[in-house]
Amino acid sequence: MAEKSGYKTKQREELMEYLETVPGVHITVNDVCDFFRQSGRNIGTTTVYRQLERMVDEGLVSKYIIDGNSPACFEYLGEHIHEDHQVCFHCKCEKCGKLIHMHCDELNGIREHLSEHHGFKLNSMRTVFYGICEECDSKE
Amino acid sequence: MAEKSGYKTKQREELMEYLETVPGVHITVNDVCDFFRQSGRNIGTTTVYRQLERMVDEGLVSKYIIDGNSPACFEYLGEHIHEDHQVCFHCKCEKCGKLIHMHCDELNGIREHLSEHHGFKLNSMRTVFYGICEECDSKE
DNA sequence: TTGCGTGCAAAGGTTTTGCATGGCA
DNA sequence: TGCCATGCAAAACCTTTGCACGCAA
Repeated sequence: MAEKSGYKTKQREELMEYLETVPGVHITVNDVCDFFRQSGRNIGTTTVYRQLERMVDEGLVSKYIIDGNSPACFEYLGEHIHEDHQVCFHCKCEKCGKLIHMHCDELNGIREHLSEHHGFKLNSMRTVFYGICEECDSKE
Repeated sequence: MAEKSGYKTKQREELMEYLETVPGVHITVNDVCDFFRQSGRNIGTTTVYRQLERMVDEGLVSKYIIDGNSPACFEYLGEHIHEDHQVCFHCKCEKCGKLIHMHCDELNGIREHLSEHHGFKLNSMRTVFYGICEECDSKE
């Protein structure tokens, strides 16, 4: 939402640099910390949590809860960052992890429906449809 | 989906009786334990977890993972037990954190739409609409 | 009698919070 | 200078597991 916010710190910059090398890839907070630990530099777990959460708010990163107990997955959106999220919905395959960006009028209808009939203002940037994609489904 | 399984214990029976009084309602494991604590009887947390999980397998109860941290929500399906498409949808307010669950035909339509036009099998157990609820929206 | 169910205590993990310190603007 | 960010340690939670005991079939 808030395209800009907060300070530009060394940690944030290094985190951004790293993220840009793994667009569209699932990473956990621990992955990030491990990466920095291995490359000598260090970023506190708390900071990673806070920066990633901030990037989710800024629309740079998506957050996924693949299952209740395991750690949350984050994904740098890369080239999809500036996609018009008023028209684009995200579907996440729970099996292969693929993220599908779909533009669809029918889906846009639900935004209106939610607003008119339920008084709910949908935030499509944050909303993710979980399920099984066509490919994975046909493999069964 | 195993329609039958295991023993019929006192705890399971009392749990079932309770569930039948709250069909279509969201409850957490803690809600259940509190209820029994308040009514004098007691059921161990572990048992509630295990029985509810079993009922999910049996198709009597739906489980929803709203977000990584908050506790899982369970819902006794009541008369909808044998219609596996009649599951409810969830909206979570990003401001006040309120969780709204809705049974809505129009929303159920999107499940079909996603399936037919996009080959995507929606998992309503984990899909949550994020946005701003009516109350919070009017406060601005 | 056999084996599943129960429930306590403890473990296992993830995420959040408190707080003093340090860095950005 | 003022305020935000950092990061450590500790807390807060939810959920699962180990294990001894009890109860269903």
